[in-house]
Formats: sequence, C-alpha cells, structure tokens
Amino acid sequence: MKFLIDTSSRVPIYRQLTQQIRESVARGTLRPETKLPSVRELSKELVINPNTIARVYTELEREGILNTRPGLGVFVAHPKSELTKKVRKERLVELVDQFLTEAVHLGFSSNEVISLLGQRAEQFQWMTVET
Amino acid sequence: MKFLIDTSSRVPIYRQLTQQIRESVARGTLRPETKLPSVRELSKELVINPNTIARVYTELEREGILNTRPGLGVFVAHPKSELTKKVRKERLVELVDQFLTEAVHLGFSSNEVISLLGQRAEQFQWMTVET
Amino acid sequence: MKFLIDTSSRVPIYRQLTQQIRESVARGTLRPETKLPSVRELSKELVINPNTIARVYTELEREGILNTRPGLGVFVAHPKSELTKKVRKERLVELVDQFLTEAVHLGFSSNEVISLLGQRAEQFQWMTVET
Amino acid sequence: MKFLIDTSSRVPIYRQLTQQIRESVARGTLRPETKLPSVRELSKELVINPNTIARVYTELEREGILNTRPGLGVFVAHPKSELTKKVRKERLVELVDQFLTEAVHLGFSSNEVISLLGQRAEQFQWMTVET
DNA sequence: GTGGTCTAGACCACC
DNA sequence: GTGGTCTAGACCACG
Repeated sequence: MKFLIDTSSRVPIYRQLTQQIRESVARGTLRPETKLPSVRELSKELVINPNTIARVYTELEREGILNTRPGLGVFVAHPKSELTKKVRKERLVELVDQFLTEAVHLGFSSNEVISLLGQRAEQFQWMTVET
Repeated sequence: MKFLIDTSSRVPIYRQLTQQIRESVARGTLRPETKLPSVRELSKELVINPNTIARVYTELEREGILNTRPGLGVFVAHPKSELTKKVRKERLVELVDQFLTEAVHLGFSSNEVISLLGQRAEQFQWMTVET
Repeated sequence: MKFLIDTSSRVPIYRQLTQQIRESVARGTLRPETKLPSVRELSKELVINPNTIARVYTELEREGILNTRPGLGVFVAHPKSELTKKVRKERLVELVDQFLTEAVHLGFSSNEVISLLGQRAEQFQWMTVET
Repeated sequence: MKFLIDTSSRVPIYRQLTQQIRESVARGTLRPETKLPSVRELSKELVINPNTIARVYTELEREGILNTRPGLGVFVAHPKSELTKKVRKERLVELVDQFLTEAVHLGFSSNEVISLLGQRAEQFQWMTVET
C-alpha cells in the first residue's frame, strides 16, 4: 500500500488519508483482514504526526471500515452496513445530485458522465446482496 | 428562487448556499442572466450575516458561475469552462471515483447506483456540445 | 449543567464526560437545541485540556447526539436513530445480558432488579414511536 | 464449556473472556466447584497467549468469582458478596442508569426494554435470599 | 511491539 | 468569538 499526502493541499491531511483508505477498500485493493501499517510506522513513512494517523484509524473504525485490535494492529474490517435502508437511499440521492451538479459545471454531457461512470464502476467491489 | 439554510447542519452556511446555487444553475432552475437577490436582501431573508452572503457570491463569481455587474446586481453567468479538456477530464474522473467509493461503502450494488444516476441526470441541464 | 470529572478514576476523562452528557440527554435534562458550553469554557471550568473536550464533542456528534455548528457552538441534536432495527435489537440484547450478569454477581434477586429498573426508567425520555 | 474469542473485535481478548466466564457463572452454566481448564490448556485451545489467560483468572479471583487451589486447578467459587448492602445498591443504580441511557439512545420504548429484560432475566441464576 | 489517552500550544476556517 | 486541524511528546493498557 502506498499513500500519498499533499501537505500543500487545503484538504486536511487526515481527510486525504481517510479518503485514500476508503477508496482502496472500496476498490478491493485493501481486502478484509489485511493489516494496515502501524500508527508509528505510517507516521514515519509519511512524515506525519502519529496522532494524525491515529485519528484517521479511529475515524475509519467508527465508520466500520477498519478494525483495531489493541496490541495487534489495525485491520480492514469485513463490509457491513448498519444503516437503515431509508437513510442509505437518502444519502445516495444526495451524493448523486452533488456529483451531477459538479459534472454539469465541468461542461460534460450526460452521456459522457454516465459512460465514464460505467467504466470506473467496474474497478470497484460491489455488494451482491443487500444487507 | 427559494434557498433553504439549515443552521443545525454541520455543513457551514456559506457552503450550503453555494451548493444550492450551483445546483440550481446546473438544473436550469436558475438560468443565465437571471438576477440574484442583493446581498442585503438575501441576508435579511435568510437571517444570515451579510458577510456570509458576500462570500458566497464572491466564491461563485471566481468559479465563473455568477457575474457581478457593479451598480446593477449579481447575475447568473453564461456557462463556459475555461479549463482544458484534459484538466476537466481528470477532475471528472476524480469526482466519479470519490462518488463510487462512497456508494460502495453505503452498500449499494453497481446497478442500483447507475440506475439512480440515470434517473436523476434527466433533471439536469447538460451541454449538448463540447466547449 | 454541571459535569463532574474524577481525574483519579481509571475511566478516561473523555469517557466520563461523554457518559454524563449522554445520560443527561437521555434523561431530558439536556434538551434538543440546548447550547453546550464552548470547548474553551468547559476546558477552563473542568481544568481539562481543550483537545479532550473537543474530542468528546466530536465523538458525540458522530453518534448523532450533538450537533456542532462551526462558529456558533455545540448543540444537543434532535433524537434520531439511523441504525437498522436488527442491529439495534442485537445491541439491546447484548446490553441486557451484560447488565443482568453484573446484577447477578452483585447478589440481587430478579425482582429487586426489575423493580429498580422500572423505577429509574421513569426518569428517562423514551421514544414513543419507533423510528 | 466453550469459550469464543473474536480476535477481530475491538474488545480486548482478556475482557471478552472474563465477560464470558462471568456470564456463564451468572447463568448457572458454570456452577460452583466446577473446575476450569488450566491456563495452558485454555491458551492452547483458544490460541491465546498464556499470560492473557492467567490475567483473566487472576482478575476473576480478585472479584471472588473464581478460586485457585494451588496444585489442583482453578474452580468456580461459591457466590458471596463481601460488599455492604449500601455499596451494592449504589453500584446497581449506577448500572441501571447506564443501561437505560444506552437503551434510550438506541431508540427503544420503556416497555420494550422492560419486557426484554424480563424475558432474559429468566435465563439467569438469581439469589433467592439476601446475603 | 501495538494502539489509547492526555497535555500544551500553534494556526486556520467560520460567523 | 466559535470549533477544526496539526504537532510534539508523555504515559498507560494490551498481547
């Protein structure tokens, strides 16, 4: 696993990192039970304060994406969604609309967007059954 | 135009407003040359600090979505993208991947996502020609 | 609102505080939309590092109990449960069993426990409708 | 007796084990004078560091739930509470309130909680006489 | 060795 | 003024 942090970005470091881990998990690059680098390791590698890494791991744990085992390390969790169907649908609609808004402003056509989405979607790990 | 601000949201007010204006323009609800309310009007209507409104207008103008004509008011700009094809494409790919990442974690299937996107896309105003 | 921190307890400070706030909200002592003391205020009052307070607020926000509005302060959120009926039921059963285990070891009779629970339950703010 | 350790839980192993033993005793599944597996046996069976098992036994002995008889093994102790009535009552009230706090936040009604508690209580071994 | 907690103090974004 | 982010460094719990 390689993570890239851009300290000159306005996006907070911890958010860049959570996003990258979230995406790797969604793509299946990081699979369940994979051990992530330890807080200290990663903090050295990325030249970032250990607290910041710890924060990332804590936050992803609360989201159910990671799984920390005291004394052992941090691992990718098995996927599960505990949210109500209703809430999940609402969030998805919101995401879709925000995404479409930006796509329109970038000047793309509907077809271009849908086509690209279809292509990229193949690179992700989708649920086959509803939870 | 009606804007709705939820002060009990953790999303900053200025961001809620920019998002709503951006989305209205993308949907065609707000069309080019439409005059927006003045900073003072809108700040009274939404009971929001005028500075916050001014900030919103400034930001959207910087994005090329609005147009301030001194002494006349603020107007919706004609769509134009000053970005190169390459940059726009890169940005879109980034957006798509972020969107897909979140959709996966919400536990949806690929088909559900693509289908919803297709539906919602019909409500937006798309470019028919490349700029 | 009065919060009491016992720095000599083995229970982490941030956990003592989250527990007290959670309980106050559950009892209705802290009602929705109530503003909590600012991070700086509370950190002075309790002689605790501001970061620790901030952590408490962040965590309770993620649980949906609080609601922070940047620049304005932290408020008690309106109650809502976004978890699946199934997950909620599982958690409740687990809580009940843990509770009963401890009650047995304390040497109480079933009747004593149920009776006390009934009494104390009256002091809490219960849902009237399922969400 | 079967103990199940979930190494992918954020709950420390030693705590999972103490909890399971405590609960088994409270349910009467483990009865007084029952011999528990030796530290070595159990550590092999559960694939857990022997130190961790030893720690569990030590802690439960301190609580008066187990009894180590040197050379013979570890046994379930006869129930006895050395705490005064007052202390035990205070502790129970604290437990009840914590339990109710969580139940409220899970979005249950008072009746649902009391009813479930009544059901589960039947599976435990209660004192019939005050000690 | 692992992660969790806490402190101290800096700087930024928001209203 | 508010909270959010980040750093530096200490100490504890866990296996």
